[in-house]
Amino acid sequence: MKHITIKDVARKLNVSVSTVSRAFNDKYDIRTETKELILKTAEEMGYRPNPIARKLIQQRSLNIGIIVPEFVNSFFPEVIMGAQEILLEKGYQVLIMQSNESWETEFNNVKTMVDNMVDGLIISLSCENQNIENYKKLIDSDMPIVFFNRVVEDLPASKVVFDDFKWAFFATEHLLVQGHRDIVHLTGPKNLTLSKNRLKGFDAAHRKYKVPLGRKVACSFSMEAGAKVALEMIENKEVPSAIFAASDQSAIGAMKVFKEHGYEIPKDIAFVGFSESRLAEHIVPALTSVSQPTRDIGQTAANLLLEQIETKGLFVPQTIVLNGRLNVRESSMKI
Amino acid sequence: MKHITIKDVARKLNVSVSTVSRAFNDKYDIRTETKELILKTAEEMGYRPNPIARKLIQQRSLNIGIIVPEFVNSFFPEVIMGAQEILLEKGYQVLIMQSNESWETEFNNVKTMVDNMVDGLIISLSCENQNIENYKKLIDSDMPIVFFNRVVEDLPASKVVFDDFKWAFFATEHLLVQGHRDIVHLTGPKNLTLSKNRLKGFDAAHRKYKVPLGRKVACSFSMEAGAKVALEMIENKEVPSAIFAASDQSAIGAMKVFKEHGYEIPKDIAFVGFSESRLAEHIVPALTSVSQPTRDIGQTAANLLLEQIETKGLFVPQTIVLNGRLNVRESSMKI
DNA sequence: CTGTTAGCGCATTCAT
DNA sequence: ATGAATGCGCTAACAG
Repeated sequence: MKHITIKDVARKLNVSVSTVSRAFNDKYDIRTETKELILKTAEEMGYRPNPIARKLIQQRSLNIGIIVPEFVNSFFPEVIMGAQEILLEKGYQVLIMQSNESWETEFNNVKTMVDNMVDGLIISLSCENQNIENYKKLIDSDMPIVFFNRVVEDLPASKVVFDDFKWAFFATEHLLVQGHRDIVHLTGPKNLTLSKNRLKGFDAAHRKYKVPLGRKVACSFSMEAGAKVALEMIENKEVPSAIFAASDQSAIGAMKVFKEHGYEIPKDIAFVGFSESRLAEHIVPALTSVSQPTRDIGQTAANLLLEQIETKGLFVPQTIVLNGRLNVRESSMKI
Repeated sequence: MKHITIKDVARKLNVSVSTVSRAFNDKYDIRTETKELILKTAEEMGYRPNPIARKLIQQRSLNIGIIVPEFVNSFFPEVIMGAQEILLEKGYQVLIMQSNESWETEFNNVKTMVDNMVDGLIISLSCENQNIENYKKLIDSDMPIVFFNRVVEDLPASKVVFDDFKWAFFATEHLLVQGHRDIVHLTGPKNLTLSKNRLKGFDAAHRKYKVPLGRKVACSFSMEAGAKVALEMIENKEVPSAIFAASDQSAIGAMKVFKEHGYEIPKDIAFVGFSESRLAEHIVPALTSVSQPTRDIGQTAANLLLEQIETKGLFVPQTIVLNGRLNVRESSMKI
C-alpha cells in the first residue's frame, strides 16, 4: 500500500511541495502552465491528495454521515437514496451506519463519524434511545445535525418529520367512516414522538366522530410483535372489528395470525398500517396504509444539512413537516 | 468544534505528550498510576484521541468498508448485518456505501474508502461492472478485499459465493419433476458469474432429465424487467408452462403481469424465483424460491477479511461456497 | 519509566 | 509566481 505523496510529485518535477499543493487547490496564484503540467504528471503518477492529511489540517472532510436504526425494511434505504442524490451532486460522499435499534451502537456510530470528521450528520434515532444529552453537547459544539423520522422534541436541531398526527387521524377516520366502532391501535415505541402523534391522531378521529376512544396496545415495529399481540387478542377473546397499527410490520404480523386462525380480512377484522412498506401492496389482502415520501424526506434532510453547513453559526434550526397519502386497499374495504 | 488535543492533557498534568500517548496505547512501558491518572483526567476533559491523526501515522483505521449495489431489497442489508456482527466484536467500525448499480459510483466509493484508509473492503459488484483492472491494481497494492455474491472469476481475491449452479439445478429439477417440459429461464445480468452459473444449472437439469434445453430470456434483477418480459411473452403468444427466474424480483414482476392477464398460478404457469426476498412468502400465491444464507455470507466474508488483514502478505485467497435451500411454495405446487 | 525529537501528508503564511 | 518553514494531532524511535 505504498502511497504516492505530494513530495514524489514535487521531486519529479523539481518544484516545491507547496507548488504542487497550489495546483490542487486553485485558490492560489499559480501559473496556468505549471499547474497543468503538475496536474498531468500527478495523474500519470497515480497521485491523489490524501484526504486524511487534508482533513487533519482543513478540519473538513466532504463526508456526510447518515445513521439509521435499521435497513432491512425499505423505508430507510429509500430515505438514504434521496439524501445521497443531493449530497453526491454537491461533492459529498455519504457514509452510512446502522444502530440496530441499539442506543449504545448508535452513539458509537456517532463517535466514529465525528472522529472521522464528517462535516455533518443525518440521524434517525433508535427506538431504544433515551439519553439525548450527548446530542445536546454535540449540537452545542457546532456539529451540523439534521434529525428525521425518529426525532425527539427538545433537541435544538433541524428536523424533517412526517405529519403523523394528521395521517393517523385520516387513517382512523377511514376506518370509522367504514362503520367500525371498536378499533384497536397498535402503538409504536412509547418514547418516540411519532408514536405519540400517531396515537393522538387516533384519539382525535374518535373524538371528531363522537366515538368512545379505542383501546391501545403497546407494540414495537416488528412482525413478531404484531403477531404476539394478535395471538393475545384471540386468546383473550378481545378481537376488535378493526386494527390501526403504527407500522406496516406490526399490521402484517397481526394479519398473518388472524388469517391463520380463520379470520377473514376485512370481513371479520379490518386492517390499516402505517408507513408504506414494499410488502403492503403485495400481500393478500393488500394492506391499506399511510405512505410517506421517503425520497423527499432524504432530499429535504440533505438540503437542510447543506444549508446549515454553509451558513455555519448563524443558522436557525427549522422543522419541516412533510405530507403523505393514504393508500386504501382491500384490507380495509367495505364489504 | 474545538477539539481537546493530547497537548491539552499533557499540559494540564505537566507530562509530555508521549506519556499521554503511551497511556492510550498500552503497549509501552508506563507506570500504572500515571497511566490511570492520565486516563482519568483525559476522560474528565472530554479528550479522545483523534483517529484522523492516528490514521495518518499508523496506516490503519480500524474501519472496514462495505460496498453493495443497492439495499432496498433485504438481501444486502442482511449480509451487512452478518458482517457487522463479526466486525464490531473485533473492534472494527463498519462504513457502508451503495453503488446504485453504477460502475462509476462504485469506484468512487472504493476511492473514498481507500482514501479514508479503511483496513479492508467487502464488496459486491454492481451489475454494470465490466472493468476490473482497478480492482486488480488495488489487490496488487495489498489492500485486503473480499468479494461476495456478485463476483467475477479472474480476480485474485477471496470470495464468498453461493452455489448458484447447484441450486439453479435443484430449482429447475423441481419444475421438471412436476412435469413441466417448457420452462423459460429469466437470466440475470450477463457479466455476473452468478448469472452464468444459474443458467448452467438450468441447462444441466434439463440434460439430466433428457429434456430439450429451455429458452432463456435476458432480464435484469428488477420487477420492472420481469414485468416487461412477461408482457412480451403474452403478446407473442409464447407463454411457457413454467418460469425459473434468476431473481425473486423478476419472478414477482412477471407473476404480477400474468395474474393481471388472467393466468392462474401455478395452474396456467408455474414460477420459481431465486434468492429469497422478504416478499416471496407473503405474496399470493407464495413464491417458490431458493434462499441464500445471507447472515452467514456476511459473517464468512468478515472472517475471511479479518484473517487476511492479520496475516497480511502471506495470505492465499480462498473461495468459500455456501449452501442454500429450496423453499417450495404454492407458485410451483402440483395441482 | 519518561521526555525529546522527528515525521505521517498536506495547506498555508511569509518570504523572495 | 514560487520556495521555505510551520504545524494540524498524533505515534515511535531514541535518549536518558
